[in-house]
Amino acid sequence: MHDHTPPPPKDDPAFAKHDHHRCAGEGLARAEEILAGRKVRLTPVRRRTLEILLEDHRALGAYEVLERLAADGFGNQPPVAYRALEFLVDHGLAHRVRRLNAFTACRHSGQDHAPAFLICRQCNAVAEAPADAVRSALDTTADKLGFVIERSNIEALGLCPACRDAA
Amino acid sequence: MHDHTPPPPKDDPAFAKHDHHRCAGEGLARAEEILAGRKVRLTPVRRRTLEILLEDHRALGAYEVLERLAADGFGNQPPVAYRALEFLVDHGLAHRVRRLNAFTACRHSGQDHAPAFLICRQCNAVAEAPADAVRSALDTTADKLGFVIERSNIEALGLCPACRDAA
DNA sequence: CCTTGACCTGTTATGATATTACATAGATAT
DNA sequence: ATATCTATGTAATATCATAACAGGTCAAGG
Repeated sequence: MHDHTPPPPKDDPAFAKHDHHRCAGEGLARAEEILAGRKVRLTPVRRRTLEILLEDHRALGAYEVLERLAADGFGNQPPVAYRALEFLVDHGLAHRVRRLNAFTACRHSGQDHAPAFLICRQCNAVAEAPADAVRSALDTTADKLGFVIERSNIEALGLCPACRDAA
Repeated sequence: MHDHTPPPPKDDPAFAKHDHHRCAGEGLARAEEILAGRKVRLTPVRRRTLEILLEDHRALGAYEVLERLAADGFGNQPPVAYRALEFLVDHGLAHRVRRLNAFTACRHSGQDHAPAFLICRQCNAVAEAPADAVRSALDTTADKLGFVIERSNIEALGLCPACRDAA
């Protein structure tokens, strides 16, 4: 792509300041909770992958994640990252942001979630907005056509509050 | 990817039968109308690219479009296709379906449009659903966070009526 | 007319993203 | 303990996308 190592966004979860260490820790705890019920394992690679995503309030490309995994002694071939990321996405612990070809930790796991991503074209911040209303409008639309939605991706590009003010 | 030459979907614009020849012709006419106002040209490559997208009620990859363009005597290097496609997208004559890394002709050009794509995971049909309601819900959501939306991508994966019935 | 500049097209080369296929190792269940 | 299922590692390759530059077309103004 072209914007490969963007500056880390100032703030982000909904573009407001927050206690980051706490929100990362909670993410992991919630993940274990969620997976406990299902017959799947949060293996070391998977766990570490989630940690990596949680450490950063931005969307990371698969190869970026891979580098970090390799640095930690895991394999250094693409499937290592893609598989772990796919696992996390399948279990609702992470989301794929298609516009950026990137992945981000889910900030509302556990809750029934239909996320919408708000991507700032200026600072690259990515906010996961609660999108229940959006999703339900989408369901209604699909319903009229007899289409059954299984998964959805809702993404918007624009300006976050900080960048809009700066402009 | 993995599903590179899918069988053409049975029906599609909203998954219902329709007079295709007519809908393709209208697409072109509408394009010329729209561009007339702006100071841009619908050059041969661009026009042919739009035709190619209109011919098919599915999303085509850039390389797929490129092959057809090359067969018609245009250049056969990726930028040829990407540039024409980007032009069409910028002017609202086509849309990019990110989930499929593909492009599709806009079926509602001219109208103020915020499309939502319903993608059948079985037969690969892609319907462009009117999503004004969805878009307005999204605007409301973004507004609460002070985020200004400039472009949006709304895509859903699931089963179209035909495939659901077949299952 | 004929030059200038904007824009379009073509091509080479390369970069970035993602998957297939297969081999090995670890966990689970009987 | 052994069969089985799942997960990991690696090599090779497929797929998608862009940068950079050269040459061509066309309309506007001198």
